[in-house]
Amino acid sequence: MKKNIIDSIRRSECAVSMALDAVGDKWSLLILRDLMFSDKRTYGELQASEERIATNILASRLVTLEANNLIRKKADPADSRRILYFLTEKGIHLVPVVIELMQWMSKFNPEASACTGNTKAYKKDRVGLYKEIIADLKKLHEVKSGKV
Amino acid sequence: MKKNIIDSIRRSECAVSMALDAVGDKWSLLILRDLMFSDKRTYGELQASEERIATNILASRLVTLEANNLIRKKADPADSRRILYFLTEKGIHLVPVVIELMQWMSKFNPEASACTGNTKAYKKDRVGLYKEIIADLKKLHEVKSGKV
DNA sequence: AACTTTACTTGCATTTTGCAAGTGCAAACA
DNA sequence: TGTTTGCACTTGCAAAATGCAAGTAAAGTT
Repeated sequence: MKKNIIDSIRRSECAVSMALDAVGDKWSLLILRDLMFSDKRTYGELQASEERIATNILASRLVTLEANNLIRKKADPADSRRILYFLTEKGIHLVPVVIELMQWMSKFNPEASACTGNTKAYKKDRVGLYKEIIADLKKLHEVKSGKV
Repeated sequence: MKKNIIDSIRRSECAVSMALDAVGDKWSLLILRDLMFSDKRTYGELQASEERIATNILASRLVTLEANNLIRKKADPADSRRILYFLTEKGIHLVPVVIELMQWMSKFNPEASACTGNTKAYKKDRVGLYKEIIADLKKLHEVKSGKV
């Protein structure tokens, strides 16, 4: 298998550095964003995202995201060709990171669009919003992926 | 000049994607982490960080971080060989992203060390902590870099 | 004047990313 | 039942990013 950042040796014990060893590449957080804030679940749907990830890169990222326990695969019971991807709890808890990235860019570049759905509640209660989204995702992903 | 992710074409208008176009590479957020949470200010100090960034990569990242208005350079008045790097307001406002990455890794990997100093207040008031750190950094960086 | 310190640059090897075409298998269709 | 379509990848090769080691230029020190 090809090596990539996620297979790479740990650069340090620093939590920030370790986090970036896992998701600090060009594509991982965009895949996770789609699983968090859109209803994309299959390889084809993820590949069709606006940013047009190359198919081999998507395949490679899905492997390493699963190896790092951020996502989980499940064959679609209705069509065994299809494989559905779900977030794990560890993946779900990256919601605050993705939201903060989004908020940051929105603050400094008005052209940026909020691709994460409703964020009206954000200014009032940022942490409350995190928790709400995380709770919703836990139901959706942990239940449907058969974990619970 | 070498091209890198930061010079790359915008992948989409999505705020998350645009944020990652700016800081979604292997090193940028680690450089910003050092400027946020350590007193490293010079090229040599940044290069000496635990993760041991290659000198050409560091040079390249500093150029693009400055081009993207995340950092600012200033010659050291006491020694004109030395160049001091400071965060801009835009750079300072990535504090929440870095903290959330750190908190995430700490939650899921107990080996990870908090490289951002005191985070005791975190659990009580996450947003309050952000604001406090941002306010401190504004004084330190915007004043010392001569902006204010 | 010679030496050191500091911030880089340069050349080349390795790794990662990107593109286009192809493969294998299950489902749908004729 | 045989063929075609849809879906999830794989493969081969080109381009770009990263990594390593050595070198350079300018300012400060002795």
